[in-house]
Amino acid sequence: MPLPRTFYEEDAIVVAKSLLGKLFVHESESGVTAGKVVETEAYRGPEDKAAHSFGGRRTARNEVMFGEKGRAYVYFIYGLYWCFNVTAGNVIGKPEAVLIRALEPVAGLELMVKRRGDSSTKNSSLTNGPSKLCMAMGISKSQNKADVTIPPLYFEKAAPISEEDIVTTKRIGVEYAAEWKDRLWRFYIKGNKFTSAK
DNA sequence: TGCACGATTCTCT
DNA sequence: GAGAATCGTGCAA
Repeated sequence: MPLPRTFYEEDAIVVAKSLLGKLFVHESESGVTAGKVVETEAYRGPEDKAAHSFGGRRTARNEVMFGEKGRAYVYFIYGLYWCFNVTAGNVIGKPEAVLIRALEPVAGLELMVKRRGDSSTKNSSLTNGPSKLCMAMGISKSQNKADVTIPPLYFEKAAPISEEDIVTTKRIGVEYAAEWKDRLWRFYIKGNKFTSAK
């Protein structure tokens, strides 16, 4: 059972923590891939300078964050990579999102390796980064705005991770965000080998 | 119309 | 630990 839309209609920080341990599934034409969510980050616009929606800035790219919760926000970065987010928030029209930073591969390993490219792709480095997991899961612009409460792209229900197994820390790659860079809005599962390196 | 830059990753050193 | 790859996007002009 995919998680219902109400799951995403909470504060982005709550959703980010709740998503840990859930199964992220993509039923693509070339096969099914799935991974357990082991690392997330919350982005809370418009007050969060690290978010694309800072200041309530609404553009063609981030428009999906202003709409329904539980939709995919996929964006292109550095001219090479994709990052996958889920829109969230307890206020309709408030642009918040949760960035999925790392997965633990569960299904479709062979396909993941194939998508990531043949060379030096070990299990532990297959999906331990926001752009790596997009490659492994076959996510790109065509998945932008997809409804993640229904197949083919969705989060599967799973038992919640206990509070003591969740590590809370600073976000990554947002050094430019002044006072917001130190916000403890990154969450990962304690001791999991598949979280991103940094 | 032009231009600077990024919620990253990989490859050296 | 540093630097390159690489281009869509956002904003100034």
